[in-house]
Amino acid sequence: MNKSTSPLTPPRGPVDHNVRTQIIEAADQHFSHYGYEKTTVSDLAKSIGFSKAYIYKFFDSKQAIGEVICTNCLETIIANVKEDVAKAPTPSAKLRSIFSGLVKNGIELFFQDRKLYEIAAFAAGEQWPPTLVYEDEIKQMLLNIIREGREAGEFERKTPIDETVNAIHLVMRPFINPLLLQHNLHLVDDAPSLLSALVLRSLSP
Amino acid sequence: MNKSTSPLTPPRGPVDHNVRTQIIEAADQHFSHYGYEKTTVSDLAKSIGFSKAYIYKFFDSKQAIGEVICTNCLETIIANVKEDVAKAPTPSAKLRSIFSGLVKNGIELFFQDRKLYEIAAFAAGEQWPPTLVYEDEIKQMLLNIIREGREAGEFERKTPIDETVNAIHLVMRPFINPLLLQHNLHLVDDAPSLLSALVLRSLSP
DNA sequence: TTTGTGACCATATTATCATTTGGTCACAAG
DNA sequence: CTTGTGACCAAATGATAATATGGTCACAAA
Repeated sequence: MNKSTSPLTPPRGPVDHNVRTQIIEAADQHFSHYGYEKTTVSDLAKSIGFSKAYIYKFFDSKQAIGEVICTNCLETIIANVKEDVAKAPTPSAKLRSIFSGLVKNGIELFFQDRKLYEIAAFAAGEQWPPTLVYEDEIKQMLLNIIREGREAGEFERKTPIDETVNAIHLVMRPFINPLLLQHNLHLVDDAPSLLSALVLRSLSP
Repeated sequence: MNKSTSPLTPPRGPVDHNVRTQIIEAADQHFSHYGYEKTTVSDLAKSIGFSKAYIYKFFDSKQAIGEVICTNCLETIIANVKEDVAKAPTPSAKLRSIFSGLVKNGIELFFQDRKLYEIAAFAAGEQWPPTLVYEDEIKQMLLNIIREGREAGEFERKTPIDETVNAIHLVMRPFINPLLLQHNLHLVDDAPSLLSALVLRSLSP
């Protein structure tokens, strides 16, 4: 059983330390090249010229290192998507943009960085903290878009806004959660536009 | 690689034959008790007092037997749901009923007939014909409900009806497809009502 | 105190080999 | 023709032993 380190757990060792970042860089390279499971903690240690034991002065576990890599990976997606969403002119366009953007970035990860994708999928399956953060950030973005749309009179206001956000998130989930995405690849061409349209219909005042 | 027998493939041997039904009955018992993978074709043969080779006069493969069991299982669900849907007074109520009914039956299969559920999940993952039929039947039911709702003036009519059906099916899919359901068990209490409400909003004229 | 390690352990993983299993076929009895 | 089977094979599966891995700890040098 993998116990997921709570986001509240303080990281072991000094947070700002040269060796810590060296470990992360080595992990980034190794994980994305050989995969999380195929690289050993000793591999990471050797590649930066230290002993395995020293790694554990900075990280609780191999998983803790994986979580950092996973976080970076998901935060990159969030940043990309935020950029696109910001460019969209209307709340409706933003909604289409967040959905298509998340899917596009997920697909790219799948096809161009498979090993990193696998970490993300595994993390989602085990509910590692980074994936919970990812979900929350997406919900927060959704909330902002819905709010804006309601204020602009573009979206209906009767439904409790939390319910709206949760429901829309549920609709998108199969295509933005890495673990689920791989079961839905064959739908990825049609689903985002089809579902965006449905969601927008549900939002019409 | 498991090649899925096309629904067009004619069944091997006489379709209406005492031994054929004996095999199916034995399979039903064994599969639901020991699981599809743990029961061997020889087990089935022994339990009805014939040799393994004779089984293959009636079925192309073990999978073909599994598909029959899977079909029965899914058809039972469809029948249950159809019954409930018929009782619902309005198209809106029918929509809520089909969603909650499919989920309820899926959950029951999961918790009370785990071995059969596993066949269904595996079948969905490998896209066995029975699961395609299942999907089609659900879409057909949806189509009927939407049609009825449109005729009654309860649902909007601008969106192409096929698009509506496909989109709604996509929304429900994570909770009615056995393979996906198991990744969404923790959402099963809220999702159906939340999503039904969203879908109904999207259908409002 | 901070930086750093080799030796160690329980569990997980892999490599190896023996056994089962799905599936076919030639053939026989009624 | 229909009913029925034992013998057979390649591939999958399972059992087992050998190795590798995640993780800890006592200890040492700077």
